[in-house]
Amino acid sequence: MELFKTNTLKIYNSLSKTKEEFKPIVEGKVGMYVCGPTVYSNVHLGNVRTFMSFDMVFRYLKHLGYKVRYVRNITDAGHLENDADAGEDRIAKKARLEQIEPMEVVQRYTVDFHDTLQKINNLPPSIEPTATGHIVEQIEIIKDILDKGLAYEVNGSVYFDVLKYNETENYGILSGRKIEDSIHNTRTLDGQSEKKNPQDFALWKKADERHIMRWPSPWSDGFPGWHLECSAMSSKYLGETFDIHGGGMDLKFPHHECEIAQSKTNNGVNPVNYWMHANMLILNGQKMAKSTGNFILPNEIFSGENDILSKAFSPSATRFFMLQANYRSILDFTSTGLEASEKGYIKLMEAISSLDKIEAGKESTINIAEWKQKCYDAMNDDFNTPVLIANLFEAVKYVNLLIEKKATISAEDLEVFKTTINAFVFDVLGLKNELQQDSSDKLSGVVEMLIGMRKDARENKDWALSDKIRDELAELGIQLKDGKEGTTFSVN
RNA sequence: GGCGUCGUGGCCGAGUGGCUAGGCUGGGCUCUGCAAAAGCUCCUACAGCGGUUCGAAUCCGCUCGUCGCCUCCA
Repeated sequence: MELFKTNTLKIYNSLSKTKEEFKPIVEGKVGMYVCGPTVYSNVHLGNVRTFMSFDMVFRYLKHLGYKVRYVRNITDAGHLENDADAGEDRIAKKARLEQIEPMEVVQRYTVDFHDTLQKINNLPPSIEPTATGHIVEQIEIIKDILDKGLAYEVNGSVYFDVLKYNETENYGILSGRKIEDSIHNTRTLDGQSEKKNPQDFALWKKADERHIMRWPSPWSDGFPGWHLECSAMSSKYLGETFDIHGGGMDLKFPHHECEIAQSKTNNGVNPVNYWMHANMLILNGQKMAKSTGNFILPNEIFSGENDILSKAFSPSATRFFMLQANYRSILDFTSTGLEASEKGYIKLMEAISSLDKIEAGKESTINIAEWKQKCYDAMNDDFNTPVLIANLFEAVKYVNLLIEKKATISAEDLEVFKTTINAFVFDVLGLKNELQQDSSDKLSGVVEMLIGMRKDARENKDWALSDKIRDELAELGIQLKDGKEGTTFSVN
């Protein structure tokens, strides 16, 4: 039987601001949409945190037996840099600066994006649609919204009429904003544009002569507004109403609010049942952001080439660091924080590498069923990975006790124990055991031989030789561990 | 200014109205030839002020502060 039938998953819904029991529209199937990157530069670690958080969600849903269609877009056009005036799209601007074709920029950074997410061991989404591949769909939605009288055309551009929408609907339902406040606050800004009201947002922008990325439409040669692509692609692949919509906290307003307004106008129904928002990664006390230059790239972490960290950290250690915080919490990125996480990560992986050394006994002195349930309870509580990891460290303690024969475990329990650990660590959290990669059978053989020689030396009380073997191996990154049952080693 | 979030011990981070996660760091002990590893153990907590309650870090109010959004942003 599928696990989702016996597990009650609760998800914090940004729309209701409470944890709600998750019930998909179609039993056993989940439709999930996550706002992807704008590919005009390298993804930084803050971006990666969001995508990794939803990768974890994706993985756990799959672990529970759901069939998940996970759609994550690539924004390769239509992302207005400044929607107050002429409207130059980010991609086009970057291309002009670098004297290359816009699609060359898109290609380069899309490849970088995929490469980075692969390193951090994210699974690819089911569908990864692009904005430029869905211009037709977006134009159709604009026509529909115009027909319904909730948009207007000015000089070849089309804007969504937020105030009119708000007469019958609630613009602000997600972000908790009141439109009256918004009006009051923007009155002092000059906002001299074509828009009737500053709150209105672009559905279609007319391109000026120099603008390279452009498409024909009934209104002008131009490009779609940023918010529109997500409405178009989510409804196309997941339906008018789907289960989960995710994205970074900073997209809640205006992006997601606009999405709701567009989709609701277009289809007449609420587009999303569960809105999930991943919180920000903080560096030097402030949000990581490309625009302010306050960011670190994943490759700079993996290579150690940066001014922030004391050394290089592996992708799995970095992933583990981020999973030790709840996805809804702000996380501070620091060198000491990463160092602490790396040690914990290594401890966990060493325990997993030792699982095979455990011998089953007649009965269990530790309660495996209860431990396993605690792991599921943690994840069922809005994907509480910090608590799951705390339980995994409890398992590390069990492993060490079992190896030292201070505890016993039945054959059945041992099987459950191993399966559960592997499922949560590798399938759900998406970690890799990087420790094992260097240790081939040949290496093991050589080290075992040296351990034997050291054992003889120790029996002869030849401490000089035994310490020489131990210390020189340590310099190579091979640590010897003397226990009651003999000496083992680990490779770091 | 508006909206939202959060404020937990040396650091990072969970958490339920009473039984006080976990990781890292520091101290002690056991084991050990020594060390490491491992096990056991100790030390500092719930921003402040009121209130509700037999009892609150956990509920309510106020104050202070943080961060985010309000313009592109994961």
